[in-house]
Amino acid sequence: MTRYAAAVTPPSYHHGDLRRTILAAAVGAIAETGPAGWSLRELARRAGVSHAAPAHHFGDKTGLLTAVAAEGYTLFAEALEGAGTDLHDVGLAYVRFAVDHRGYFEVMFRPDLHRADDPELTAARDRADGVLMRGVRDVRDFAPGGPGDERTAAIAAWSIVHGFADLWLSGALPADLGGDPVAAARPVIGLLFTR
Amino acid sequence: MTRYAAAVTPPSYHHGDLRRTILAAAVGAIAETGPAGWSLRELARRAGVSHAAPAHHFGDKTGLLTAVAAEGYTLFAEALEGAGTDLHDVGLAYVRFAVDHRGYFEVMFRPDLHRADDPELTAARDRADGVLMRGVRDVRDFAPGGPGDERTAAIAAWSIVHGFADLWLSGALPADLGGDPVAAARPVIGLLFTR
DNA sequence: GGGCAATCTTGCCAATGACAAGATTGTGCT
DNA sequence: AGCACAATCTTGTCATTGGCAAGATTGCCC
Repeated sequence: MTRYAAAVTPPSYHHGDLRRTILAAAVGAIAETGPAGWSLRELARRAGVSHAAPAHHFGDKTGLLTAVAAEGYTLFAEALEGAGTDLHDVGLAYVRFAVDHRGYFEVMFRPDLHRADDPELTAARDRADGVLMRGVRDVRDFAPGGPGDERTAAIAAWSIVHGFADLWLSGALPADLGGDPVAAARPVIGLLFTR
Repeated sequence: MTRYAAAVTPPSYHHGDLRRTILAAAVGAIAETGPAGWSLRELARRAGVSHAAPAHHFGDKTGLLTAVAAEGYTLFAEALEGAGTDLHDVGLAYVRFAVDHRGYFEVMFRPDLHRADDPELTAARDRADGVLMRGVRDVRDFAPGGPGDERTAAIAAWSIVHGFADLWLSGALPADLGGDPVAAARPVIGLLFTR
């Protein structure tokens, strides 16, 4: 006969969409205060359920973060695929995703936070990796010396966009770059391509 | 009349070098299990002191991480300065530092873990930033269009080495790159310079 | 409509970070 | 030498947390 605190929907024993609610709350919390700035119990309170409810869907905290990373890689692959075939555009989409979906991005590249061998996660990650590598292969300018240079070029492109995104998110870049990270990244990434 | 567990030195009420001991233990723990894979009490136990002893030197956990970041930026500036004036070498020193001093590096670029406005920290960070920017200015190839392009080039160089280091540390890069990250980074970074 | 699995709850425990108050020791001043 | 005082470290305590166990409630399928 206990009542629930949040109650957008009428109170019932079964939440209905707890897994998604907790997942979304986690992503939001990570984006705001980092991967360590919240607690499982806090998310449960915010969702209007008991402190042990999330455990049924995710096991433990690492399980929740694994689910965040897996969904993150799926959205990531979709975002990169949607950017077209031009590597420059894919790179900008990379930066855009990191900034717009910070809550996912901050977990995806941190194997100490999630279970990196999770099947669902590895599948989504392999898909995203495939988009990245395919994008590079489509640019011939990058392979002057054979297949070995092709991978070097892929890693260079990956590094520069990943580095820019990470530096932007950490606030390390100069403030006068403006408020639009994608616009700021454009000439930076361009430096890798123009010769 | 209590005795101490660790006791490399004969037990005494005053540890003698607790601040340094805890700091070093924290850096080691972060390198091994990440910024969240340990506890203040665990470090205190390992140092052979009571659970509240570290608080006197660092205040709270954030204070300890702030000290780690500050010392990290100091070592970082020294490492970059020691690499000479060639931007390529500075970039490799950047990667080398990230890998060799992972415990520092993982905290330095994570403002949600430390107090980014700490005076000692900002001073050390400004010094490291100065080395980076100075290194870029010394390379004229990067400024074909005026002072604006110079900063773009600096950010590009910074992004590619930072991105490579972060991807390497996260284990995201292909395994067949070999075990030496600096050697693997050399041709990647080189792609930014050769035209 | 009855069994059954999924979902969620309450209750509990050890560990943690933070704080308060007290004990011990080194240091400087007279 | 002796004494006040500050620095350092300890014990004790508390709220919060993650995780586990056991039980309650509900939806679903035969």
